[in-house]
Amino acid sequence: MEFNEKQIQIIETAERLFADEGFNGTSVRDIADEANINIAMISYYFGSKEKLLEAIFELRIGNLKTRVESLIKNETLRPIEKVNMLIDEHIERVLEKPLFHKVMAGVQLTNKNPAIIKAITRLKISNAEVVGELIKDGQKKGVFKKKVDVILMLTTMIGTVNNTIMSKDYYREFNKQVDLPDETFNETFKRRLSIHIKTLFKAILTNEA
Amino acid sequence: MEFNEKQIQIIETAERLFADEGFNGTSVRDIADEANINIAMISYYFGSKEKLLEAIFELRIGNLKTRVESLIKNETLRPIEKVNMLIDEHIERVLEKPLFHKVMAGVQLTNKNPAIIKAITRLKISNAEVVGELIKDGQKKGVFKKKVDVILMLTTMIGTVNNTIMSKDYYREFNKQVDLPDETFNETFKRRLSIHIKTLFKAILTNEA
DNA sequence: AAAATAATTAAACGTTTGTTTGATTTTAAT
DNA sequence: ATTAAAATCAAACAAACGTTTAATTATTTT
Repeated sequence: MEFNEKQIQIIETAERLFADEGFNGTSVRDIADEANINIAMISYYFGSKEKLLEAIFELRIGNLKTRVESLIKNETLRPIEKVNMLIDEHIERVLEKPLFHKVMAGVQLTNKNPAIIKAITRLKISNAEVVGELIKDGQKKGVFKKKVDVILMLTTMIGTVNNTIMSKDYYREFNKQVDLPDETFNETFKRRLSIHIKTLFKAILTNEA
Repeated sequence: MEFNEKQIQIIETAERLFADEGFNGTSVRDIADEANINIAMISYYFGSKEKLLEAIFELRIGNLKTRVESLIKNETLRPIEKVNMLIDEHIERVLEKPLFHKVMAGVQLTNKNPAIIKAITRLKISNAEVVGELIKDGQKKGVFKKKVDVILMLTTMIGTVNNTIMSKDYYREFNKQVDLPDETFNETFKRRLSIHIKTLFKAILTNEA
């Protein structure tokens, strides 16, 4: 489905409010007020508040570039390099759209909407498969350990990055970087997070020190 | 504050519903129905729905045994052993009270209640301090690396374990262990998770392979 | 046994909720 | 310029919300 300008404006407003206040903590009036539209427009364009949530996922998950697939098939890269790029790709995704990932985190806790659950599950399975193949390849080439728990590995990657959405400001304060410009801090933080997870994955995957 | 039987019954019912449906997704009537009490009892005992949520945190966080503190001070244990026990302590905590930790995860995303934010922040700071001391000790003794990012390390531990609450069943299915008895699977899972995080931490902390 | 306190109840309170209605305005197609 | 379609609006809808009331029943204290 394609969304027009007004629809995207509503979706982005809803996304921000759902992220900050939760789905059930946000009323359609809140959304209408913040987006400067009449309340009836939400039903008019999306049918219901629930379907507006679905639209958010349609827009955001649909827009997830499948750079990953082509990355994996690249024959010139070593398996560990591919893993590292996968990590950066994931970090980039989450920090680029933190509001959406906050919504997704909230939805995963409580939401029962079949369409949304399906979309998230499909995303996870796809991730697990791609990474699984990648690891098998590394094992064949003898550079990865024989026993690797793919799910736990991804759980750590996703869990760590997700948790940073909540603890990023605390991290900044703890490391006394509140006086840095946002842009600078964000880049520093991203790099540290990237190195951190790559270190973890290296330990899981390889036999090197 | 001390809670009587009836209050605990209400708290545990609310905890379960808040975990499954979220705070704003649960009505006081839902709680009253599930707990087989009159709806007015919630205001009577707790004052409001919001304060009932606070009571959940009071009961659960208040009950968190401070085994950790005494563990840290134990002079006969090596730093890496202490770290490993800390990991198991955390896993035990979360898997023992998954409903509460699900509530806490949800609350951290959206809740603005000062009392609750305070309680969670205090818990996190306390954790960071204890682990920070432990690591300094290991560094003095020359068994830990000189540069360790404590916050990111804890983010990984908490993020990984938190994420398992949501992905545990998927993990079970993926590894074809649905036919195992719950008890058996839970123990197996707990052990794997423990080993997993210990491997990660070892890579962050030490120079060994 | 009487009095005082605590627990429980059904009913009602005023708000807020998501959604729909029907009229009106704006835009696009003929 | 006329018609058709799309967009916008204020108002209304019933249902659900958290909380309070005032009366009643149970328990405890005197």
